[in-house]
Amino acid sequence: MNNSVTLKDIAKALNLSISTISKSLNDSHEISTDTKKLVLDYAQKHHYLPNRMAKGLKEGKSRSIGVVVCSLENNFAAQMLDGIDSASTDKSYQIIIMQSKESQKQERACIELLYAGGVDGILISPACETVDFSYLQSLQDSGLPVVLFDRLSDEIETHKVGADNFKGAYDATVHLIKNGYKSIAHLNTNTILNIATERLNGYKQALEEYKLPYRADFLRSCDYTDTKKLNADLEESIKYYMSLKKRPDAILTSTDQISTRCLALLNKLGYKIPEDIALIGFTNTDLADAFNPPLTTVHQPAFEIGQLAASKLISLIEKKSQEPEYETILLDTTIQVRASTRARK
Amino acid sequence: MNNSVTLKDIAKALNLSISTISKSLNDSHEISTDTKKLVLDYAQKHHYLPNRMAKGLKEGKSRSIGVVVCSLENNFAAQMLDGIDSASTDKSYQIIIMQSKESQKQERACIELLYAGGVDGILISPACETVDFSYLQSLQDSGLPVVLFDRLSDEIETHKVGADNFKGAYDATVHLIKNGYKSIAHLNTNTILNIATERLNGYKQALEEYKLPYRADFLRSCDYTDTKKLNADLEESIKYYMSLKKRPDAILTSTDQISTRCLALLNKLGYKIPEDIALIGFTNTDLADAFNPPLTTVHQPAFEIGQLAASKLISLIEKKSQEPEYETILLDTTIQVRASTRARK
DNA sequence: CTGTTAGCGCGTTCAA
DNA sequence: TTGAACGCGCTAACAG
Repeated sequence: MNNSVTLKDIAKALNLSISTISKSLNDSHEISTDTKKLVLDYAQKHHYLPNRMAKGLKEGKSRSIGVVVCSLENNFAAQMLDGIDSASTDKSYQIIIMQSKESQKQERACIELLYAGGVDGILISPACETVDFSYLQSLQDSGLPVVLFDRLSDEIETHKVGADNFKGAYDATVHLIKNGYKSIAHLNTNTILNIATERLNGYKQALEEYKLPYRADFLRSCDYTDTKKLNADLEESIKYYMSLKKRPDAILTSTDQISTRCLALLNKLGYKIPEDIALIGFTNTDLADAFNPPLTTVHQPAFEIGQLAASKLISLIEKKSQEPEYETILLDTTIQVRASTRARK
Repeated sequence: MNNSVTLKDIAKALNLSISTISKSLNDSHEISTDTKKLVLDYAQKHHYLPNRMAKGLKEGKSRSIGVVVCSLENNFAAQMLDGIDSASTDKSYQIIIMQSKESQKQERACIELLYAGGVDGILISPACETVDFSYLQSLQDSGLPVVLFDRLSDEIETHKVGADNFKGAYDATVHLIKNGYKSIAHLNTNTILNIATERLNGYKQALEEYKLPYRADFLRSCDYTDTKKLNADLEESIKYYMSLKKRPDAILTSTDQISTRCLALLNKLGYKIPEDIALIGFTNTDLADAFNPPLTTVHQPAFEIGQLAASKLISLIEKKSQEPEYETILLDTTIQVRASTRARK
C-alpha cells in the first residue's frame, strides 16, 4: 500500500484525538464547526484519502462488487461491463472484473477469489460450459447477493437481467419471412445455455405462425468454446446447407461470433448476400455497416442490461433485511435492417 | 463483506490459538506436522479463505493493481486488458479497471480512487485529453509504481510499453507505395498524443525515402473525443480529398475507429476500394476480413503490450529497493494484407 | 463537544 | 511447539 496520510497523522499534527478527526471528516454533528473546518482544511491540503481496506475491514463491507464474464475481449461483454461500471460508479461501488474464458473451472476460481476478496456481491454471466450452480447457490445462501445477467439459468433463484431472446429470434425470423424468404436456416451454439434454446424457440414460433415447416436439417449447432473449432464447424455447416437439394434462402445466426464469421465465410466461399442467401444475426458490433454487405442485426441492449443488473445487485446489497422477491427482467431487442436481408424479388 | 470462516473460528473449533492457526496455514516451521495437518484439513473442509482486506491492511499491500484505460468498449483496450489480466493473474494480483472516457478530469478521479483503494501500483494508458502528468508524477515520487502503456508520454519518467507506431506507419506507407500508390493521404487524430505524431512521422519518413512529396493538404486531423464529431469530421475530410484536383489514390488511417468508420463512409459515398481509393488502417479488429472489401490493417500486439506492461509494473512493485533503470519498450506491428490495398494496375 | 477504548481479521514479535 | 499481545487504519459505543 501507499504511504498516504492517515487519521493518526492528522491527529498528531493537529493535537487532537483520532476519533475527533474521524468524526469531523464524516461530518458528525457532535463536532464544533471550528474544529471541523480545521480538520477538513488540513485533510484537503495533505490529500487525505480514507484507506479503503481499513474501512472495509471495519465495516464488514468493501463497497466493491465482483463481475464474472466470459472474456474482456468479447465486444458484447465489454458493452455490458460499461453499463455495470456506469451504475456502480454512480453508487460509488468499485468493480472487480474476472474472466471465465468459458471454463467452468476457471469461473469457480474467479468466484472464490472474489469471495475471498471481500466483495459485497457478485454479478455473473455464466460460462457456456457451466452446468453446476451449487457453489454460487451456497454463497447466496450464506448471504452474498448474486445477480445473473445476459446468460440466465433456471438452476439458481435470484434476480436475473437479460435480453428477450425469444422475441429477438421471433422478430428476426418474421423480418425474413416478410421480406420474401421462405426457407430459413438457423445456426446456433452447441451450448446448454438458455439463450440458445430461447432463440431456437422464437425461430420455431415464427415459422409456425407463418405456416412454414420446421426442418431439422436447417438447424445446425456449432462448437462455441474454441474459435478455430467454431470456424471449422461454421464452414462445414454452410457447405452442408448449400449442398442440400432444397437449400435455405436465408440464415438466422444466434451469436456475435457466429454472425460475423458466417458473413465472412459466405463471402470467402463466393456466395452473394442476399441474392444467394440472406443473413440476419444477433450481434452488437458497431461495424455492421462496414461489412460486405452491411449486415442486418438483432441488437441487444447490452449497456442497459449491465446497468440494470448492477442496480439490482446494489439494491440487494443495501437492504439485505427484507426477503427479496426475485425477478427476471428481459429487455427488448431491436432489428437493425441493412442490406443483407434486402427484400427478395 | 461475507460471513466466511476466519482464523478465530478455526481456533475456537480446534481449541487452539489464533496465531497457531495462522502459522499452520502459512506453513511455518515452528508448528508440528500433526497440528498443521489438523488445521489444514479443517480449513479445507470449511473453505477457509484469508480475508484480503485484513491481510492487505496488515501487510501494507493489497496485491492489487489499478488499470486506467479510455474505455472498456474500445476493442483495442479490451485486448490489452486481457493481456494485463493474464500477467496479473499469473502472479496472483487482482486488477481493478477504471475508465477515463478520454476525460482528464475523470482520469484524475480514477487515479485517486485507485490510490485510496490501496492498489500496489498503477497501469495507465492516458486519456487523449491529458496534458498534465504532475499528479501521477507526485504519486510515483511518493513511492507508488506507475507504468504507462500504449499511449506513452514524455511528461513522466517510468517504464513505458507500447507499439512501434513510427515503424507501423512507415511500413504501411511503404506497402502502399510498393503496390503502386503514389498520392497517399493520412487521416489522423487531433490529439497531442505521441502515438499520433509518431505515426505521422513514420508516414513522412516513407514518403521521403521514396521521393514522394509531402503534401500538407493530404493530412487531416479529426476530433477524437466524440463519436458523432469524429464521423462528421471524417466525412468532411473524405469529401475534401475527393474534391481535390490532384486527389489521393490511397489513405492511411491512424486509429481503430478512424479506420473502420472511414471504410464505412467510403462505401456510403459510393467509392470503390481500392479502385477509386485504397485504404490501410491501424486497427486490431478481427472482423477486417468481413469488411467490404477486406481491410488491410496495421496490427498492434495489444495482448503482449498489456502483458509486458503488467509484468514490468509487478517487478517494480516487488523490488522497490533498487533505483530502477526505466525503459521504454516498443513492440513490433505487422501489416496484414487484404483486398483494400490490392496492387494498382 | 472531545477523548478513550474496543474490535474488524490478520501476521508477527516475544514469552511460556 | 504453542499462545498472548500488539498494531495495521478505521468507526462506534461510551465516558468525560
